[in-house]
Amino acid sequence: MKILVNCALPYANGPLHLGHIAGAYLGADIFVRFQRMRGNEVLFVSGSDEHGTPITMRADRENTTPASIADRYYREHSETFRNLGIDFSIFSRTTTKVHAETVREIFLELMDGGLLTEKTMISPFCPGCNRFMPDRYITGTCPNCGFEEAKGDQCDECGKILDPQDLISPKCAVCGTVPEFRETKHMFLRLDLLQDGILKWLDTRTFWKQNVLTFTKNFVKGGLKERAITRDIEWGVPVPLEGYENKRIYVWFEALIGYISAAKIYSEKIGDPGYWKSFYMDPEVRNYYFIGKDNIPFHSIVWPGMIMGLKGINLPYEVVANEFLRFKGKQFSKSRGIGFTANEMLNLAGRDYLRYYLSSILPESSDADFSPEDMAEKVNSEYIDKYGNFIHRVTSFAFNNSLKLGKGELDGDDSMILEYAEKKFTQYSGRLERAEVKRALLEWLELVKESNVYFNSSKPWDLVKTDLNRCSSKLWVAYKLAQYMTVMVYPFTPDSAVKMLSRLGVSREVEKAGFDLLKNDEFTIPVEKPAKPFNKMEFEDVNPNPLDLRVAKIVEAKDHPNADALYVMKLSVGGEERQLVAGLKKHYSTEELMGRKIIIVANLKKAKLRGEVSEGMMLAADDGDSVKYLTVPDEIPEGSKVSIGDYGYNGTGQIELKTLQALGLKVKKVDGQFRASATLMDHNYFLNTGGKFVEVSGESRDGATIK
RNA sequence: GGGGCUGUAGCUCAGCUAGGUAGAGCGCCUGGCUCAUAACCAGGUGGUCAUCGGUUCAAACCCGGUCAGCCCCA
Repeated sequence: MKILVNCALPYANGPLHLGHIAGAYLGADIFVRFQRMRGNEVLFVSGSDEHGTPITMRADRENTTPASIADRYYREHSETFRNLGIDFSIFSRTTTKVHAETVREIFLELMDGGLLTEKTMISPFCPGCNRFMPDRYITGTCPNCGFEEAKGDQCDECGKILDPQDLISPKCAVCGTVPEFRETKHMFLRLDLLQDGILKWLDTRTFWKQNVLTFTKNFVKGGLKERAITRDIEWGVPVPLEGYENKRIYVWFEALIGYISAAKIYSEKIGDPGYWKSFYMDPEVRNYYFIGKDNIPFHSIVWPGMIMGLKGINLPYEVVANEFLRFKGKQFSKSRGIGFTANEMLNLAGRDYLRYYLSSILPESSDADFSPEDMAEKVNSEYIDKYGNFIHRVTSFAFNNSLKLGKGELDGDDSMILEYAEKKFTQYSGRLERAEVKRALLEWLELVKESNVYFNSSKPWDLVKTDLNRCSSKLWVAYKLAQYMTVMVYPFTPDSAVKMLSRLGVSREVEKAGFDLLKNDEFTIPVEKPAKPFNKMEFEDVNPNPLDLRVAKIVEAKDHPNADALYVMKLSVGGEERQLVAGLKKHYSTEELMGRKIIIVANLKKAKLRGEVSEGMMLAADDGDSVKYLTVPDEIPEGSKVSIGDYGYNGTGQIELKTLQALGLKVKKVDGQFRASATLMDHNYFLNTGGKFVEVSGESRDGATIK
């Protein structure tokens, strides 16, 4: 049987974090490995989504080209997937020739079918740059809240959705010129015409998971509107129409086609150019889309709508979307420094441990929470103690007693546990068939637990003295159970499963044999004393933040009796009072400092500066010309703890000045704000408290040092 | 303004889309075993299932209100 699995095209504009992995990729990979184990022929497709405005903006900001940004993340994502063992048939990209061609064909076919229409709209045009500008490139004053740096699509201050024309005194974010509003023609997809067909089709998707179905139906019932599929930009797939030479296809329309173009490229690579058709066009082939929940409408509405306008392409069989994975209750976010990227976590945890833990908490029915401590606990107590130890105790016992393993005669307990294993395998298969990865793993875990019970009550350590045949038989059953659990866990933790299988002396390869391997009855006992199969996880060192940063309020500031540049200040830090010496005399008057909220390093070793004790250090940005203290919004109470990204203070003792310096505290300019950042584990994170960033109390410079 | 999700033992969650006397894992306590990585096994401690009201012989589960947290859309 053939099975097609499409997996969301990650946007090539930033690293993949664990939320992405748990949202779509890991579940898809496990599902695919399971299907391959069953002997099915699977085409597993993904690729990077490389067009669109955010990539252009990032390129502008970093003074490079969109292509090089896309390139960087295409490579990084490919490597991340390789490191995670996410085993795509092909991981392509949307900047290939084949893709542009496929998009062109589909565009024209939809147009022939009357599903595209041309309309005129008004867009901001910058005379300075001599081009139409994406909405986000226009800034101005928000008509709603008066924020002066609102973007053309949305005000970041009050959250209101805007049209660039709404902005008061708009200007181009690139050159500062006042934009004109000009008429421009664009092509639109007539989703309105497709609405009824989509609803009808959705009614046949009764077996979809609740979360996807409910969301989709509500969305469609809200009414579908025609949607622009071209834009006035340069970075993107060309539009195959006269008069559209300076326009490109809108990324949302074109990226979806990336599945098919990727499959085409794969087909060419294996020397069978029509291969993809046998997956996308054969109505007998089940086709799945594994995506994150933010992507649902595109895959359950827009893409099916497009497919309805095409000849021969199958509608999705199922759209599988997980909820979000959070990190300690908060949304993973690279820019806000919350949570780990996949690569960071891989450095700390190892591929299979990470895969195991993510599988066990996969947000299949509701949001789930990732925490390193929980990961260590689950991996240690379930995967290593229960499963790993079972392998270890069985193989060690066989080795220690030089047993010859043979099926022999089975007693009631033996048959019962083997039947149980078969039953668990059936339930596990049923779960995975419906892409219920977390549930499948639970079935597996029950088998592991029951196997330990069996081994305990069999007491082979007694039998070895009284009845060697029976003992060998029991061990054979135990080996058989170990084989069940190992083969079953293969889709989840492939590397470890392969290793464990060789410990059992099973010579056939699991990838080739698939679930047929469960029928194997031949085991070989180890020739050397088995070493422990897994090392437990330790998570003591995972928090790299040695800074006890606190918000403090200046309650008194006066001249240092014995130094020209120093002030001696009294601070209130959450009820506690501290004295601190700071070299601010050249930059601030005592009046300017009184009552201010500042940030201090509370666990810096006490020092005497010219005779006055300083308990900690106040943080300030120095751009070479001026020094500005760091602060937080006034609603943050004094005494509040400040985190670096998501890392709170790890609570270990006082630090030296050089420890502080090693963290490379610097100012970073983001969206016009000067924020404080620090470097942990080679990554930059923003200082924040209660979700608010620590900012410089005035103008500074990107890259200015903080001390 | 509209929509969705969540609120169950100290912690993480399952059960809730076939309503019938509260479940699992971890932690903790006790006991057992010794093949095994302070491992495994058994027993125990522990919850007025956010709150109020309704339907029902019976509700964590169905319906409505309230509170708290989160997300999406306009």
